[in-house]
Amino acid sequence: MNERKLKILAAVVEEYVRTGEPVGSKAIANLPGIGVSAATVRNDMAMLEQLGFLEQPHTSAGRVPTISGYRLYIEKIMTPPALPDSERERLDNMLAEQGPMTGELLIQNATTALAELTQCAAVVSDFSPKFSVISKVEVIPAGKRVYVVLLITSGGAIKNKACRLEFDLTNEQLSMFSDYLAKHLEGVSVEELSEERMADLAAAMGAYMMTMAPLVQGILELSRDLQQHALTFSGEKNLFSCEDLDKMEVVRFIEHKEELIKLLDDSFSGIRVLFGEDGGSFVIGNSSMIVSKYRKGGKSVGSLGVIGPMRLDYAKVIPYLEYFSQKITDLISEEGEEPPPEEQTGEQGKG
Amino acid sequence: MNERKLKILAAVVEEYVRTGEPVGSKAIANLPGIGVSAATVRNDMAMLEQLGFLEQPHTSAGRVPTISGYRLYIEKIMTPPALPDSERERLDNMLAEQGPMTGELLIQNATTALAELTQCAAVVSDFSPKFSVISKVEVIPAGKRVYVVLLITSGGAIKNKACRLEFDLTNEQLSMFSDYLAKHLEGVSVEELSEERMADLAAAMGAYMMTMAPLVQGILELSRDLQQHALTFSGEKNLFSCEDLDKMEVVRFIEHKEELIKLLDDSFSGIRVLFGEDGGSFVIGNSSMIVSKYRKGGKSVGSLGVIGPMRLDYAKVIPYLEYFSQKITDLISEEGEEPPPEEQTGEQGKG
DNA sequence: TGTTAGCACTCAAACTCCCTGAGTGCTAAT
DNA sequence: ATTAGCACTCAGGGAGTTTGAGTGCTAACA
Repeated sequence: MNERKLKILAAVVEEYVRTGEPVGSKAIANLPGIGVSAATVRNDMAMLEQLGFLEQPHTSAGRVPTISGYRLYIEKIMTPPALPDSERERLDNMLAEQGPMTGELLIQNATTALAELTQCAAVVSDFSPKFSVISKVEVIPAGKRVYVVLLITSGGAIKNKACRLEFDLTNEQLSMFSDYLAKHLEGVSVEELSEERMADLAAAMGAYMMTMAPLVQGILELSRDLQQHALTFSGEKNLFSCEDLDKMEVVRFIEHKEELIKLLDDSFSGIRVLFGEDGGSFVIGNSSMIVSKYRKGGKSVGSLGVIGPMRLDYAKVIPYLEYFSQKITDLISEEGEEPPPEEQTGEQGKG
Repeated sequence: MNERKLKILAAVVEEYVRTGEPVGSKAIANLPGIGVSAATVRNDMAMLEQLGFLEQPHTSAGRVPTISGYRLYIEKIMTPPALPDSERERLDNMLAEQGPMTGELLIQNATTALAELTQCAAVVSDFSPKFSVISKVEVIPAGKRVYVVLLITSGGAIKNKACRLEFDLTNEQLSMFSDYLAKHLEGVSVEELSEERMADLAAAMGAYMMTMAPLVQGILELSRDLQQHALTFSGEKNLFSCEDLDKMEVVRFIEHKEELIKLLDDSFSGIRVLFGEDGGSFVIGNSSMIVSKYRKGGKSVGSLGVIGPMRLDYAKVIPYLEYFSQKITDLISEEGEEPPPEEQTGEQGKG
C-alpha cells in the first residue's frame, strides 16, 4: 500500500464525489499530481479493487469507492481544510439570526444552517434537559376544577400541562400543596424525577394526596417529556433532490426519525461517520451520516448530524460540523454560568 | 346533455379512478347499466370531449376526465353513500383513541384518522384560539431577572414565554403588576390583544412601566402566537406513494404548507373541492384538495382538508370528511358549555 | 523491477426498426 | 337514433445494432 495508491484512491473518491460517474483510469492519469500513465493507474486500481476499496458497477465501467474505500479516505487520507475567518464569521451570523444565541433557537438555527450549508438533511438531538434540575414548580388555577402545573428547569426549559381534578381547591389547599411540591422538587435533577420518586412523594402526603393525583401525574408526564431527547430536523428536502437516494427509502426514514435517537445518543468523541448500510437502524441505501457531539460542563449533552448521500464532500462538511459543535458547546456553557435566562413558548389547547 | 351522456361521464371518471388508465369506449359499453354499443359510446364521448369534460392523452388512447369533468361529476352526478352505523362507530373510536376527545388531541387524532382512511395527506387548520378570551395571565419568577409570563385562554390553550428584565422585582412589585395585568386582560378576547391595546395598557401604567417592557412584549408575542392558525398535518407519506404526483412537487408543497392557510381560511360552507392547477398557491399537478369546515358557536373556527391525487374516490372521501367536521363541531361545542377543561403541554427551553 | 504503449475484448446505453393492439372517427346499413 | 364495419393512428415493447468508455493482458522499454 504505497503512497501512490493512496493518492489514486483519493482521486477516485474525489472525482466520483464530484461527477457521480464511475471513474476511469484515463481520467485519473490526466489529473495533476498523479504523473503516471493510465496503464499504471489501471494496475494500481486493480490492486485497490482486490483490497476491497474500489469496485466496478460492471466490467467495462470505471471504478467507484466501496464503503471501506470511503472509510480509508476519510480516516487516513483526507485532510479537511481549516475554516477561514471570513467563513467563521458568516457561520456565526447564521447562528445569531433573529435573536440571541440561546436555547431552542440556537439549536434550530444550527440545524437550519447546517442543512443549508451542506445541502443535506441536518439533525440535532438535544438531551441536555435531562441533566438540568427543576428550578420551579407551580400549580395555577385555570378554570373550574382545572389546574395547570408548570415546570421550569435550570436549563431554561418550561413545560406546562392542564389537569382536571375532582374538586376545586381552596386557596389554602392550593398554596399548601404548591409549597409542598416546591420544597420537595425544586433542586431535584430531572433525571431523578422517576415514577417511584413521585409515588414516594405522594405516599408521604397521605390520603389527602388522593385528590391531587392528577396533578402529580401531570408533573410526572412533564418530566418524562423533559427526559426525552428532543430531535430537531431540517433540510429533508435535500434528501429528495438527491439523485443517489431512493425516494421511498427517504420517506420511510423521515417517518421514523425517532430511530435515529439511539445512534445519536451513542457516546464517542470527535466525529463519527456512519453509512446507511451499516448500522441496521439507519437504512437509506447510498447514504451516510456524520455525527458530532456538543457538551456542557464537560458532559456530552447533545449530537449534531448531517445526513446525505454517501457521495458527499466530507472534507467540506466535517469542518462545518466541528465548528458548529464547538460553537454550541461554547455558547451553552457560557450561559451556564449565568442563571437560566431565555425565551420560549409553550403551546396547547383544546378547541 | 342527456341522461346517458352523464352516465357515460360518470363511468369514465369511476373507471379512470379505479384503474388509472385512459378509458376506452368498449370498456364503457361492457359496463352494466350502459346498454348501448361501443360505437354509441364513442359518439357520446366525442361530444363530451367537445364540451371539455373529457380529453385524450393521444389519438389512439381512451379518454380521461378533465378538471371540468371531475367538477361536473362531483357536483352534479355523484351521490356519496351515507356512512353505515358500523363505520361511524369505527370512526368514533379512531377519534377517541388514547384519551378524551378534546383539544389538540382531538384534532391530532382526526388528522391521523383522515389520512389513514383516505390514504391521502390530511390537514386541519385550527383558528379557534383567536376567538377565545384570556382567562388567566400570570407572571412567575424563574431565576435571576428572569420571569415567565403565562397565558391561558377560555379555549384551553396555554402559552408561556420567559422574559429577562433589567432588574429583579420585589414581591410587592410582582403581585402589583400581576394584578394589574389580570384586571385589564382577563376576559379580553385574544383577537383584541393588539399592539395598540398593549401600548395603551403600558401607557396607563406610566414611566414605571418601562422596566416591565419585556413582559408586555412577551404577552404580545404570545397573543400573536394564539392568533395564528395552527396547522396539523398527517399522512405526507401517502403523497409520496402516489404514482400520479410528482415527488419534487410534493416536497416543495410540504415545505410550504403555510401557504395552505389562505386556502383553508377562505369562508364557505359545506364541502369544497380544489384542484392543484387551480388555486395558484396550491400547486401539485394532478392533485386535488377537498376542504370542509367545523364550527363552534355557529362560527366557523377551523377547516379540515384531504389532499390527494385528482384521481381520487371522491364518493368515498367526502362522507368521511363530512362526518369528521360534524363530529368535531359537536365535540368542541359540547365542551364549550363547560368551562375550559383540558390537558395540554407547552414546550420550550434554552439549552 | 517498475512503467508504459498497444491491442483485443466487454458491455451498458442509446438508437433504430418493426410489430402489436387498443382505440379512434367515419360511413353506410338498420 | 343506433350500430356494425373498416381504415387509420400511435404509444409501448422487443430485437438487433452501433457506439464508446473502460478494462486486462502482453510485450517492449528504462
